[in-house]
Amino acid sequence: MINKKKTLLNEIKEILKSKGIKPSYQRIMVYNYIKNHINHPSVDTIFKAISGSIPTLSKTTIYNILNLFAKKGIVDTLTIDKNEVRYDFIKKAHAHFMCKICGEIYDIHLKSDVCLKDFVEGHKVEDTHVDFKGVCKECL
Amino acid sequence: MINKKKTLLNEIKEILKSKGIKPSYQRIMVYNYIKNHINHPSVDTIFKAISGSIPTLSKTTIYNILNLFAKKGIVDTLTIDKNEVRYDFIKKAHAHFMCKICGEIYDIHLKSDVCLKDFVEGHKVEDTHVDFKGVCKECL
DNA sequence: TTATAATTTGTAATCATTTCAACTCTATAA
DNA sequence: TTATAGAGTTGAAATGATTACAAATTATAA
Repeated sequence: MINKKKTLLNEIKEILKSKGIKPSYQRIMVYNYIKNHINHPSVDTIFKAISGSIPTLSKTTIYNILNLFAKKGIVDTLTIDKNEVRYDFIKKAHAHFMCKICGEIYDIHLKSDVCLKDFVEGHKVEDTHVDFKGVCKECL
Repeated sequence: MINKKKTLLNEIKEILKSKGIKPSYQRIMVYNYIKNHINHPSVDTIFKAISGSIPTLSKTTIYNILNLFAKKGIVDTLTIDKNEVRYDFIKKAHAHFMCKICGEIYDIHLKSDVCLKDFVEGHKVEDTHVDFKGVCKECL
């Protein structure tokens, strides 16, 4: 069990190094959290979740790390919620659905030509976001 | 000229009434502005633009009016820019492109099945946003 | 006209995010 | 081993968009 965890952390260490990121303990913990929590956490959510394991943790550190990860292409920055930025571990292109009632954000696996465009009307596309809002199936 | 302007304002007055909105002078001016400025203005932009004609205007009033217009389906609330909300006069469904360099937001006229969905994976869709980010043709 | 409700206004509060300077940690060189 | 430099972290303070709220103004109805 202990060995398993050690292996996991070493794996993350290697991934971060391969992306040109020095693998500090805080960065490894944030990476591990967002990799395993696909519910589009906010900075505050991540902070509360891992500050138990790192008593001295500062929220500024979470901001720093996520801004770094976004720049390095590890996380996607979702602006679907106007109150706070949400982060999404980048796997492959997918859309999002946000419930107006409960605020939950769901992944939507949709195949569409929209996500494949390199240029639209002369502008060079780097990121594509497809956001749906409405009432989720739980709240219906 | 004066008559023409008067006619325009009366037209807007009728539109607002038909949507169940009492047509105050401030509301008419905001409506007139967003109808004619398709560059996705922020609250601050709208405020600066029309405060010349209404010396006593408060920025809170712009917030109130835009929140009301959004609720009544007159404007679309764009969260593509994480720094501030942008507003878009609702005509017909279209996508947006935001330039990472200059911050400009362009309308993208794209025909896609994505915009026509009433339900996705069991969730009831009320709004659909397709947002592209990258480098615009001016900055390329 | 007077009373009542709706709207606007300005100030203050809220809250996510950024700035910044001090502190800590780690790695490397002497 | 110790000193030093650089990177990373921390917490307090600043920023800035948005909202809350209560007072002032305007419109509406009796």
